[in-house]
Amino acid sequence: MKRPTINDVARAAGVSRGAVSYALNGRPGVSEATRRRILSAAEALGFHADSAARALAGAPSRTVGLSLYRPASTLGVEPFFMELISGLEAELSLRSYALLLHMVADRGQEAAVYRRWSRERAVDGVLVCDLLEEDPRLPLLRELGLPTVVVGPPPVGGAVAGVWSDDAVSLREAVEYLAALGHRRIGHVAGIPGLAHTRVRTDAFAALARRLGLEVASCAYTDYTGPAGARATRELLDVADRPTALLYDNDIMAVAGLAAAQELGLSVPGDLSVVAWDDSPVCRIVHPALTALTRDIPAYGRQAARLLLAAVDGRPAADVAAEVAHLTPRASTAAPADGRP
Amino acid sequence: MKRPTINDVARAAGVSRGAVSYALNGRPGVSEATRRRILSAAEALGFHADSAARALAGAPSRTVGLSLYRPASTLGVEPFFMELISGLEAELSLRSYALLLHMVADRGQEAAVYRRWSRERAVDGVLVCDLLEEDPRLPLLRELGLPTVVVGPPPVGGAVAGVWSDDAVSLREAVEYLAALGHRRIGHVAGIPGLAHTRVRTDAFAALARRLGLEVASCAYTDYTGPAGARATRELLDVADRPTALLYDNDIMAVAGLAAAQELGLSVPGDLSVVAWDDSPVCRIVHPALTALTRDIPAYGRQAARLLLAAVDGRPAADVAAEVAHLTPRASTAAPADGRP
DNA sequence: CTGAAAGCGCTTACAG
DNA sequence: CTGAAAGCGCTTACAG
Repeated sequence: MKRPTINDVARAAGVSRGAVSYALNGRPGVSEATRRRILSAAEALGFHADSAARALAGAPSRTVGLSLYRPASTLGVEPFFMELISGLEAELSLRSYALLLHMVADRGQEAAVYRRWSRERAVDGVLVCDLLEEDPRLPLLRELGLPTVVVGPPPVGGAVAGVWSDDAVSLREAVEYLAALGHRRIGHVAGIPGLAHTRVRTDAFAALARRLGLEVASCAYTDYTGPAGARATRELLDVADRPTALLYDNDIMAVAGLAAAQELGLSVPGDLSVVAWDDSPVCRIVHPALTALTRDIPAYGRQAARLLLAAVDGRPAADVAAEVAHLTPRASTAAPADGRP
Repeated sequence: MKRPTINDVARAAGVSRGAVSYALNGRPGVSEATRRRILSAAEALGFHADSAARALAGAPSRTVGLSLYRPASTLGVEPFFMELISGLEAELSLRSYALLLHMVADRGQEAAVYRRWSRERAVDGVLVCDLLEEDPRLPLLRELGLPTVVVGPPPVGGAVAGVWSDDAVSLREAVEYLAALGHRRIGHVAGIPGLAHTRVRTDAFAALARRLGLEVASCAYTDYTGPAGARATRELLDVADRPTALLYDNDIMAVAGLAAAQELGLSVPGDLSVVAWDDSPVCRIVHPALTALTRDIPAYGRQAARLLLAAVDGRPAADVAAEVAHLTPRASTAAPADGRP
């Protein structure tokens, strides 16, 4: 009851091993009739090529790697990654690719992981998340020759392709919505400074605030955790001309901010409007339900997987614009109480 | 600038390839002095054995597999899995093991994944989560000869080892705490029926309710999502002698239940006490903050990884009792308003 | 304690 | 369009 090998298939189909390999890999070198005979023999035997042997002979490993840097404090905080991974998987499965996941506790380890993956030929390509401005991983991956796709805004140089949901557009939609309600003082509880997509959002916010002539356009950075979101909320509200609306860079901070505002005696949305970036079940559960920027994260993952597989195949991988997050108004936003235009 | 192979190391150390292999894998067959010389030569060259070649020659793949069945609706709902994975990774990294992750949309696919992993020798062992009573995966994995560890209550037969946090103990702690506060009518918003750990919890609840002589001990099943939690809440409360306390099998449902109760005009904890199973940032953020059963999920993952690696090494793998979840009282629980004993 | 040799199961030029 | 052969980089009995 041993696993069938390529020899068994060759014998069953009455051809050489080479022919079987060509047929199975969809390469030229066998006639259509022979190919069909070989495929059905393989099917009948339940043959699947040994991945180690395939890899050793120079074929791709059919595996892509995702290395995630997560400090203990933000672990499991955001549903984003589980949803992203599910999208990645859905697409990778279609092509019989596997996902090798690695979580590291500090950024230095990521370089070691990439080096090992490369040396051992464990993966054919790599997905990079949470890109830093001037991210050191990119030159390393380039040096290692590992096909790479960025999940998030691609670096300006264009050296590596990315799947990118244009956060500037989403930010404008949210802030213009608040402005249309009458808000003139708006705060932004941003994510981690130094991350490329944080930069995109804060830049877009600053530019739009100028264009709209907002009275107050304040910003506070966080580490995406609930406590940081609460702290930023208190900080932004503890001023003379406090904002009448706050935009949070994730759902967990928006919920924490909602609670913090209520503790300060502010009613939402009466005294303060709250918007969350990235919708999640939590946004719909709290009271008032949170107005949120919604997007299809699994779809985002599927696109990233497709782009990476294209890069792995050597096809030109151009940046892909994913669906832009759009605003889902709920009960946490309203016209400001002070009624100023 | 090619990667160094075992030949390069052998040449540098002045020994045969076989000696290098023995030295690197910590097997007998080389003297201590030679071993050291070989190791430093390998270190100097930056040599890491090619994983495909190693696997093809019969060595373990140094990879373990985790296949997760997640219906789209519960995707990313629970922080549990990200935390579990982080714990798994922490331990696997120490042993230079990788984690192959596969998410499937239906249960039938899981069998196919295990068969493929086995045929291709892609993994040395498998972690199984969300065990069903009479889970068909277990006999399959046994037939495939894949070392397996269950994350959760191990099956009664003892055919496969598990890492298990004794939920019956935690359930008793929570319910006895509620009873001590004076609650005599308690409801349990349980998870998915048919899951082994759901069964452990509902059985423990029924037994304890009998022992305590509770007036009401009702139970509703869910799929772990917020809407299901809200629905179960309304269902359990829509009776003459409604419960004065509800225990929820996850955090997201507890938050949804809190909101649903408030919509029904009930105050928490005045009219209804709420307890969440598995603590998370969300529990601390909402108002009132939720009393929760807390445990160290990454630690749970680390234990599971250690157990699986033991099984992979052929060491006897006995069930491991992980830390029991303990109650963290917060503002969502209090004595019942009706004051009945 | 060491070295030479076979073999793991594929892929891919290369010659027919 | 097909077949025989080399080779990918290791591991592991086996003989010294």
